[in-house]
Amino acid sequence: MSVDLELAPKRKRPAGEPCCEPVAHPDIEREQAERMARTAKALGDPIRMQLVDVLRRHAGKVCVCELVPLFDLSQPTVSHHLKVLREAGIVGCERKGLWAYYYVNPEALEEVRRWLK
Amino acid sequence: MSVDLELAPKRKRPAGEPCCEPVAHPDIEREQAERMARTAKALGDPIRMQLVDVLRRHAGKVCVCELVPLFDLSQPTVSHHLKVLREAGIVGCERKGLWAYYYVNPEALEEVRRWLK
DNA sequence: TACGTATATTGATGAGCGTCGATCTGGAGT
DNA sequence: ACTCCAGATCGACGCTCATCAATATACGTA
Repeated sequence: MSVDLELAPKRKRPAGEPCCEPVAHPDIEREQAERMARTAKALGDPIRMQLVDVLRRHAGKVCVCELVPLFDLSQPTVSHHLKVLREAGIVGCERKGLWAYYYVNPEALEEVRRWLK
Repeated sequence: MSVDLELAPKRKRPAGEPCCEPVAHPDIEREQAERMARTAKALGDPIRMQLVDVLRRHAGKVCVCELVPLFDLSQPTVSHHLKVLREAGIVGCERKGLWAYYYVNPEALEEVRRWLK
């Protein structure tokens, strides 16, 4: 667990030139990387990708009872995926009586969108 | 496993109106969703996000020996993350002597970028 | 009050992931 | 030949994930 600072191994490079010029940023935006990775991870499942896609196409808010039959999955599983998207801030929901209406939070995708240039 | 088509339960909606108008596309581009989800999943880890970010900033090709010290991780772990990115088609690599140079495959991110509008 | 209905939550199970130390591969220097 | 080094692969570990059936919650209707 301890590191030898003395007796450093002298780094003999095999050839004359170094392998490459040093990389620009030694350690870059870890926070931003974590935020964007969280978003990407939530989108990293085909079901969730399709859920977001449906919600984006459908400008308004969509009821869960319309979403469930689109997939060959149990209702609890769809509910679980919606929860993952909710916790990633990608979608929001609004309950009205018995029903729950979901919608996309466009700002949640903005950062990744911009990063992708 | 079998479904009753007779004796359908009559779907008494609690109120007069249905919960919402039917969703536009009954089942949309599953293939595209799977492709994009695979890309998003590969980006869904902060380390891999930073790796891609470094490679994108650095226009040329970057040697692994420059990448490893950027993270507080063992060399095998970094190598593993690079492999995940490689298998997702997000980065490519080119060996030259002892060293391996990695670079970003911009087309791999294109589809997701366009989908994010 | 009691019942049905739309979603959410729970608990279990099997598969997958991130990480490490150890080992393997193969090019370069002596 | 032998050694050193960069990088990849392997095997094992704990942890997380996707899924389901069963149950809970909470609202509407009679």
